[in-house]
Amino acid sequence: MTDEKKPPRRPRSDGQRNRENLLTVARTAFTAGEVDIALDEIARRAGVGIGTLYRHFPNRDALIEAVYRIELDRLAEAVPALAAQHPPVEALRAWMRLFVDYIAAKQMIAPALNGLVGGTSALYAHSSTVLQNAIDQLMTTAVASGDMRNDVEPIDLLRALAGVSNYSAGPGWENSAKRLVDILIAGSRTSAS
Amino acid sequence: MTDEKKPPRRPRSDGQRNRENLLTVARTAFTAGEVDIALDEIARRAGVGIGTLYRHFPNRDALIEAVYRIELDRLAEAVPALAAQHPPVEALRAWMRLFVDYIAAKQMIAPALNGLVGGTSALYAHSSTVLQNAIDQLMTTAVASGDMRNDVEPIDLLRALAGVSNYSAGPGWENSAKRLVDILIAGSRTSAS
DNA sequence: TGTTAAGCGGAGGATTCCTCCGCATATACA
DNA sequence: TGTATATGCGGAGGAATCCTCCGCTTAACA
Repeated sequence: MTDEKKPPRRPRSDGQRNRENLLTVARTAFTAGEVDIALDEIARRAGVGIGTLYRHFPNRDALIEAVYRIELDRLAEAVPALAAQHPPVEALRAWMRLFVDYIAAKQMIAPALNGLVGGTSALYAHSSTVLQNAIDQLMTTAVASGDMRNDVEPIDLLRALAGVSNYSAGPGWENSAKRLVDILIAGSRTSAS
Repeated sequence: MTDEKKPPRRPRSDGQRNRENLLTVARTAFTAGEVDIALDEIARRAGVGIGTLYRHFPNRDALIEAVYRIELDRLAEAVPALAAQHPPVEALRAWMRLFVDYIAAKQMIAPALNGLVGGTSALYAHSSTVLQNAIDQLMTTAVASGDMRNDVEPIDLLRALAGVSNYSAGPGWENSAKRLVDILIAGSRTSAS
């Protein structure tokens, strides 16, 4: 009963192509600041029917999640390298800065951030878990090294960062977020800094 | 040309009553978790027509802002007492905790928080300014006393707190927010703590 | 009590989300 | 290559929501 049955047919090429188009159009639109773009409009720009969009992505959140999923996986993959190159606390700092950079570069939009770090929505479960594992790992190492307190919830740090980035209004928000990284790190250290 | 002309007629009593009803219904709904309640439904529960709702509050954000305005003013008014009773850093800490308490007690909803601390929307300008003045004042005092660094943007701290509170999902979010307050304070102190 | 401006209220236009299902075609196999 | 069929396409349209518009009602004032 595990995974028997027929060898499934290879996915249709037009289906994959349409999916790619939709993702590209959506990513472009989000990056351009068109956060509230109608899904019909995305379908139109991608040259597919609205039904096709909804088959691939059953609702708006699913599309958003898919747009950012690849980027977030990449963010998580950066952990080992950082851990190897820096002492624990600096690795954590570097990764948090990377998180801010990604938000800035990809114009990650508020619903995505909230889904990722607020996380009741099952849709964001994958990316949310990936992110949490990443920072948990870095934090655990830093705690073990004795540099960080052990009563800090890593996810709180992410939420705080997402908080500053939400509605990244003023031109200085990125610097603001970088400063916050330092504050959060400093505030999480053991007394024997 | 300043404010001459006729003595304006006293506002109609039914108008004020309707406005109050709408605010009460909206606040009750928000507190009960009905964040996405339709405006038509709010008007229905308040026993007024939809047109009446829209005359008093031209859009959803305006209604939300009005619901929380009074509470936020009260939050700002707490500053002098706190400043008188505590040393600078502790006054700041106490106020930040109060901020978290308010968010929890009033079930302050995400759009309100984002409007308040993200603040491009002109609608939230009043409350946003009130909040910023409050924390600016506390922070300035703490910096002057030599306990806090002077390169910390007070608004960043608020945003961080709002971030954890956004989508206050898990049952522990309030403790989480309280812990974050301590982290932020600790991270903002001068080296000579 | 009469005048009048302030306020009421709901029909309905506009927008967006999402579903449904008949039609088209890429894939697999002979 | 030809055929069978599952997979995918696409858009009409129902439902929900936002917001506007304007004729009717009524509270305030003299």
